[in-house]
Amino acid sequence: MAKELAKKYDPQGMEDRLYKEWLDKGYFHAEPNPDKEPFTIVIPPPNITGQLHMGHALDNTMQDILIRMKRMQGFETLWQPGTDHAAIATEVKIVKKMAEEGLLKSDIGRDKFMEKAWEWKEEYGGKIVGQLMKLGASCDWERERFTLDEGLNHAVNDVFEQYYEKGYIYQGNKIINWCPECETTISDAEVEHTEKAGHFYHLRYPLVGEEGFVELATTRPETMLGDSAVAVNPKDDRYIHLVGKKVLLPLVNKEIPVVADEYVDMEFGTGVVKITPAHDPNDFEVGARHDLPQINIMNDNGTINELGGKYAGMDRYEARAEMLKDLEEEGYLIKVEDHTHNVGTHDRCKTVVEPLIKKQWFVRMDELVKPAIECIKNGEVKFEPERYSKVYLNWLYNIKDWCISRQLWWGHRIPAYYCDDCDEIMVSKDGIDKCTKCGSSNVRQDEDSLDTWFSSALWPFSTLGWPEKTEELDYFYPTSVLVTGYDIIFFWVARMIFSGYEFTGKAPFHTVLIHGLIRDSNGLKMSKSLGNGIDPLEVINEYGADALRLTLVTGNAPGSDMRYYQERVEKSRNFANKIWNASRFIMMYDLENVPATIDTSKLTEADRWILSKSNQLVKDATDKMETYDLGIAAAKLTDFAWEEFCDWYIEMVKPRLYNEEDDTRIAALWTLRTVLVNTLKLLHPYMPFVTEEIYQTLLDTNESIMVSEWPNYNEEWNFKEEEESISLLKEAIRGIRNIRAKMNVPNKNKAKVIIVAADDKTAKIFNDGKLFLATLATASEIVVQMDKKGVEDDFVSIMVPNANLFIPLSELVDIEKEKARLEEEKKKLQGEIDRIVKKLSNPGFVKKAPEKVVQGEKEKQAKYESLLEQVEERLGSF
RNA sequence: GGGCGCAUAGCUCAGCUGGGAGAGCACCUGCCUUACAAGCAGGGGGUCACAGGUUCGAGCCCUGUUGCGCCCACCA
Repeated sequence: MAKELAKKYDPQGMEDRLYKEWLDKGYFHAEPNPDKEPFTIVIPPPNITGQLHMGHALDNTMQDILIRMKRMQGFETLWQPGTDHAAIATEVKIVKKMAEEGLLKSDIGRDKFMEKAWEWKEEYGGKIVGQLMKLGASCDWERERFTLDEGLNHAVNDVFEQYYEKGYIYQGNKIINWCPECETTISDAEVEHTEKAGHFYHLRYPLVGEEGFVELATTRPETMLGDSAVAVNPKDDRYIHLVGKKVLLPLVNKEIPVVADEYVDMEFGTGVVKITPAHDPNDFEVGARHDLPQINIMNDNGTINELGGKYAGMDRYEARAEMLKDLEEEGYLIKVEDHTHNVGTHDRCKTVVEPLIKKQWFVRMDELVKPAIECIKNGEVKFEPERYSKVYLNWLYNIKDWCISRQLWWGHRIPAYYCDDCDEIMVSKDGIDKCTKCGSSNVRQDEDSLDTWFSSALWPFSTLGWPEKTEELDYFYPTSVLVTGYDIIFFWVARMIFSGYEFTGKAPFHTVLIHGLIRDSNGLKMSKSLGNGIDPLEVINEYGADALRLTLVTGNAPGSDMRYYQERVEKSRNFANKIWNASRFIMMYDLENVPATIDTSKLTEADRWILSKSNQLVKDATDKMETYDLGIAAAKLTDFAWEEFCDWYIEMVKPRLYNEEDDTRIAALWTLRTVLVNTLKLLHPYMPFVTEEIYQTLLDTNESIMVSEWPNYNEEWNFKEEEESISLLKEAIRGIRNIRAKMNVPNKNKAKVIIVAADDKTAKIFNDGKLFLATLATASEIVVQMDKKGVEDDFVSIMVPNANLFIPLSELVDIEKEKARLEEEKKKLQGEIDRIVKKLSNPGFVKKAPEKVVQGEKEKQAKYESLLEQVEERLGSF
């Protein structure tokens, strides 16, 4: 008993059922297979705390499209999934949850905290995996990894040790970005610069031992507690005489020197700068040049420390306010100006970052960056769209050493050890319990953990077993394409590339496919705080994953942001519904009697036309998909399926299907099925669920479309002549419908005879198409003849190349109006002809334009002239 | 300060290597035609931001202008 499609297209239920089937059959699983070529994508590991959002939905849909296409093309296809521990993002959530239970990190200690964290991970982590499944992601879940699992931890320690031994990792007392809220360092990449309205405070610092003062301006007056100099430009005549002298630091009552440094911009502010080496990156440099003391005035939580005198213990902003009050009272505050400036904030918590000096671990970038730059230049790695390689390169050109240590517990603990007896510092991937220098067992591990991106940087090879030499690594690495958003190029893509070169000697992938952000319908970024985010799961529940997937990858240029409109999802759902119903229609007939293959000579013109179109589509869509133009490919597919196949071909074929005696009926059914199957296959990467459901039902099989063979372009299904014939018939049909619509011909008056007067060759085309012509043009009869016998003045006429069509509409046609319409038509044609003649009489055009273009113009001219002739003849006949 | 992107129909956007502009939504007209009203047929609507240039030919290439947007950057 053949399967049946449900009457109504209803993605709910169907999608989950099919996904489970795919899982059960192990279609997603990949194994090293010497008989096949590998195709690998590593998933950008979502944060375990994460909820699937539209960005994930887009990112993973794109990956799934590529993966599913390649799988069907016969590649051994691995989509490597996994999740990211996401250090700080997760720790913040765990801490928050603990706080609800009245617990603090410090209360329970590191080990207990980690226990809790893992419990938390077991409970909440992995939720997102289920959500990816709802989307249809064909990941190899048997290979799922986690950045903190044992193997990956091993890889991280190994990398740390290797970097350390090469001297790429070092510990340094440098100025870093400190988040007083999270109480940890963060890397430069995590600092988000935002324009903020602030103030420019003009202060006077009195000269020591003489009358007068210098005036300077600052945006952060509280840092004056840590001032160790004021600086002027050595070329600045206004101040040069002060260099070497001292000024009195107000409030602190300390004498600090005036130094000369090129760094000072004479044009900006007063030309005098207070120097706070411990709290400003530039001042740090100036301080180093002039050997100034570094005075750290701040505690980890952003309060002023004991060096701050009466301000000690105050929050930095509280201290600022208090100090300004005091400065004003004591006459040191000259004026306050409004001033908007860029303030560094922590991208996670938006707290204003405090630059300060701390001993941290860094990765030296100068050497590592070289192959990562070179690979773009020599084409080993390509960005798609290409312009993003500039963004990438620009970042690498200006890169500074990477601060990797974090004052967090949830993460990879730094494999560095200190001997409390001899102060030896040791790094070991295997752990250390005795000092390698003095033998003391008084060793302790560094308390800090690593930046979460340190482990994600290794993701393309650590997930495949590195540093072990696994079969997987050997076969699936380097991976093929990396798909991600442009917002993550610095954090992740760049770091994967240099890590790949450093540890495997190869680029981790050859292509980086970049996409944009999904914005709301007003063009705003979807965000929790704005509450404008749309939950993909709700959309999936309402419209189906197929509809969401198709929507997300169509209608925008690669790499650019897109706005989300629910109406577009509706449209996609409607498309799924369209395919569903077309398939139901085809399945109403006795497909079991249709042979698998058929000689194309048995096909009608219409059959060959759609087969030829479908064949061309195979080529076009595949080309576009392979060059990552997923949106264009999708548009071609949906246009073909909806317009050519459903609106034209199925309608053309109906009379043949209705007539059981028709001897081309089998050919029609064969063509319907063949074209539908090919279309379903091409659509499958975009809409895996509907296409699967229809495919299995249509072919009455349990074989999955996802492991069926990708359609190939077939040289023998290339029917140019039929394409032209059908295109002529379509033009005629459109002409008839158009004219009747314009004349408001009621339905009951439509079914009239249509007389076609055509030349020999064209007459044949019309004769061959008679059957569907009558249906599509709503005619009672089509009479094809060489002359205009029987045509009266009150017939309305439609001209197509080499044929005139006449419809008797006596009761509706006002002959004068019909003449006017034809005159109008004549004018239009004449205009076209004039344009072409002008073009063709331009010697430059004829000489320099490609032959094909010139020929095209000539053909158009001939066509229009012939049409004009027909119109004139008709006009002359009245 | 540097870099990048965008300006095309009322709205949101496509438009691949230059050869007379498309889609969806919206709007108008007519249809419950036995696959589908989540549909069918037809229609109106665009100096492709502006100014130059290259070319036989420019929405597309070059230069400049204007207006938005994004990224990077230590101007206190």
